[in-house]
Amino acid sequence: MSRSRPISASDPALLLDNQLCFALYSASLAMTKLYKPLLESLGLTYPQYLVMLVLWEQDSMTVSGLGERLYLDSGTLTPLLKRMEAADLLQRTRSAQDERRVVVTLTPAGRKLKARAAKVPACVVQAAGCPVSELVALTHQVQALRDQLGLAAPVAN
Amino acid sequence: MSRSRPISASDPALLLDNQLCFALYSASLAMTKLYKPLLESLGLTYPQYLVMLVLWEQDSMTVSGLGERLYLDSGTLTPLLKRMEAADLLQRTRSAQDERRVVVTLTPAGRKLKARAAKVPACVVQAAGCPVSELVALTHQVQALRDQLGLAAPVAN
DNA sequence: CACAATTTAATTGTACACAATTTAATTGTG
DNA sequence: CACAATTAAATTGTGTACAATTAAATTGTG
Repeated sequence: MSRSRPISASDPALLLDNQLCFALYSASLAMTKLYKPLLESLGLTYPQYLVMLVLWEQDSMTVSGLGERLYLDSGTLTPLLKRMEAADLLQRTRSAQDERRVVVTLTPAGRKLKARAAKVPACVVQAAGCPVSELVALTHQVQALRDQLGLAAPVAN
Repeated sequence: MSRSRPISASDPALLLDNQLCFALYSASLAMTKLYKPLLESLGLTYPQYLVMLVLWEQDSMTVSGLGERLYLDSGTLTPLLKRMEAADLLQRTRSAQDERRVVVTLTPAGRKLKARAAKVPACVVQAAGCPVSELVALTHQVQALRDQLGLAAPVAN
């Protein structure tokens, strides 16, 4: 009958450990910390790694295309992509058909990096220390929640 | 037999939508966007709201105490707490017993804010659009993952 | 008691996130 | 075709995150 935390007269709905938002927030930060040393050897930050995942799937995307996939806007992506361009991972070119659009394309170095990145996911699975089937199921649940929340608070863009 | 996404020759382990990390990352950002208008009326940002949740549970915590609870370090908390102090939500005082420690205490205005914040959780549950029991279960799963990841990548502090 | 090791916050510098605005290009309508 | 409305990126400004370092106080050991 012992408790690990001091008893509180607080409204249960306001207890930090009852917040799904905080569970997601802190788990996401923990993920970022886990990835950091793995990505450091690839010369990538965690959000940059996400951009690379998108481009390895489908090269030559517009900034807004990347934004839709990653749920990020140009205010976040523009400086991030400029840093990645400076690091010779990708190229940013204005589209000839529509001068408003900027097309992002992998450089040879950026494409080549995929082979080294292939070792990353296994490290993460190992750190999670549970069956892959559970991780897959959890991924689907969190994705479903994200999509549902997206309906309530639609992206501005 | 139709597919919503173009077929890719990509390693499945590197597909964006197979990444638990991205599910958590994007769900956490979606949560922040959901909270934003709810917290705006309280004069709080999302991380500031988390600090308030901790202090409403247990007032007068040190900076490192808050950091352990929220998995944040002084580099993040110090400027955040200074802004909250400027907004008259809390007070920062050096401990007399140990001059290294800074004790964070709610102001009357900070304590009073709890009543208005009490309406927030229900809005979030509604936006999630699923039974509370499911949200509770998901919260536990994500917390367990976070704790497991924390073992692999321990906090520096 | 001296003083090296440790602990606690704060500081510095880099990199996101995002709202709001701006700039430039394109589209839709009369 | 003119031109208002829309769209796409970039820019500006604020607020996190966090590694690395610094500064100050305390603790542990001889």
